[in-house]
Amino acid sequence: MTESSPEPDSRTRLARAAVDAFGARGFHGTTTRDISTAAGMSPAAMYVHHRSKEELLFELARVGHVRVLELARASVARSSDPVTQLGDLVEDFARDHAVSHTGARVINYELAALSDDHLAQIRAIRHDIDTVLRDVVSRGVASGVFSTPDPQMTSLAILSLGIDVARWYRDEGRWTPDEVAAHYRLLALRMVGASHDG
Amino acid sequence: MTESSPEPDSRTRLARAAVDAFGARGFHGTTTRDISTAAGMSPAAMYVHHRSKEELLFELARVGHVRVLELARASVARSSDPVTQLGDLVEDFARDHAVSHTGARVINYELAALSDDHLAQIRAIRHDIDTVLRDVVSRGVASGVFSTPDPQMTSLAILSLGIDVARWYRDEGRWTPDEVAAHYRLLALRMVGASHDG
DNA sequence: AGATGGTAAGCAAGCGCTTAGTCACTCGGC
DNA sequence: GCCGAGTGACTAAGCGCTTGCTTACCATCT
Repeated sequence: MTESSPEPDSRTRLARAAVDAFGARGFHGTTTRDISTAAGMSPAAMYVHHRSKEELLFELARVGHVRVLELARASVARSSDPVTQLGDLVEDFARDHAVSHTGARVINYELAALSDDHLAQIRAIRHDIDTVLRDVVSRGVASGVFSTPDPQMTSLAILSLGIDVARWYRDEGRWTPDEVAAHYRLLALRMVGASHDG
Repeated sequence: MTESSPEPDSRTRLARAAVDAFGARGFHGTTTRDISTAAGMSPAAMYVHHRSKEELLFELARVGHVRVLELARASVARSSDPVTQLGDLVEDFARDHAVSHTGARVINYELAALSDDHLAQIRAIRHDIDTVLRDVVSRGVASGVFSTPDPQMTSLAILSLGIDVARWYRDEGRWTPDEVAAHYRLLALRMVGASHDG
């Protein structure tokens, strides 16, 4: 848990302001002035730390995606049973997308604003995240504990379900992140036709 | 099936150009010149048919949402068995979001650009769509053919899954809309713990 | 004659980003 | 211990361009 009450440094304040602004109004709906003034600085301050508005978005997307990839790998590493692995992965993934819904919204729905080169780098990380999940599903199918006519599409659907939490989840909403996470674990296990719950 | 080769009228060309542009670059990333020139007209032409760029988006969102609501009602009306109803609804919903993925992307991910008043009108239609699905799930649970610890969250998840098809589906992709639809039918029925497939 | 659907030209505001400079701080040489 | 050169973070001002939208006008159809 990182402390948050003592005023963080400028780079951090800029990053947080950018996430909030991009999340609320989108990349193109956000001005560089929005970001810098929300961070308590002048319009030019952003350019001390980032070469352009697009590079700031890229930095947020890169860090955010790496974080999710590591989260996914850690979830899977805690067990060697596909049922537990899938359950843990989906639970952690869904919880994270509920807790960090604004950040997740930005890095999932603003990617079209990235340059071709930057987008390619992000897609590479996303591919790795896909692979973590797909491998778990494949191993479950191979060992007979999962049953699905199309493991690839089922994997995609499970990932899709988790990502979309970032779109609909609200802090003042009906469910806590843990409640969403627990239910999504069950849903994912049903989707793969798991014989028993993990 | 509407014909598309004979040049459609200006309003239609504007609407199509707007969907394409909003879908590709987002509302704020699209200029009024993008739209009107893509429709083969001068920059001012948009204002003959729409009061502002925001009202054009609202019109697209309104028509698109009404279309989906009617699609959902029609799917459910074809049967009185909850298993068949849910299967048909999810199948039609997923297929539609794959076929019309650009339009669906616009009306699901650009809503933040609407005025408060217009957003409220769209939310009302979305609420009706939610209700159609939730009623089917509730009736299935009540009659014992479905089994889920939280019918409301399960309904939301099924809807979420269908909407997110618009985000990831590509025309040049691995699956046809019908393949996605068929698989999503199965996934949804598993998610509600349906005793038998419909 | 009036309504309808369109254009050419352009305005005021806002945009991303740059420039030139200020300020607080660090650090090696004497 | 003190000093001047260098460094990194930041701002005031504003440039050149693009934005959404308006105005004045025109052509066609009823």
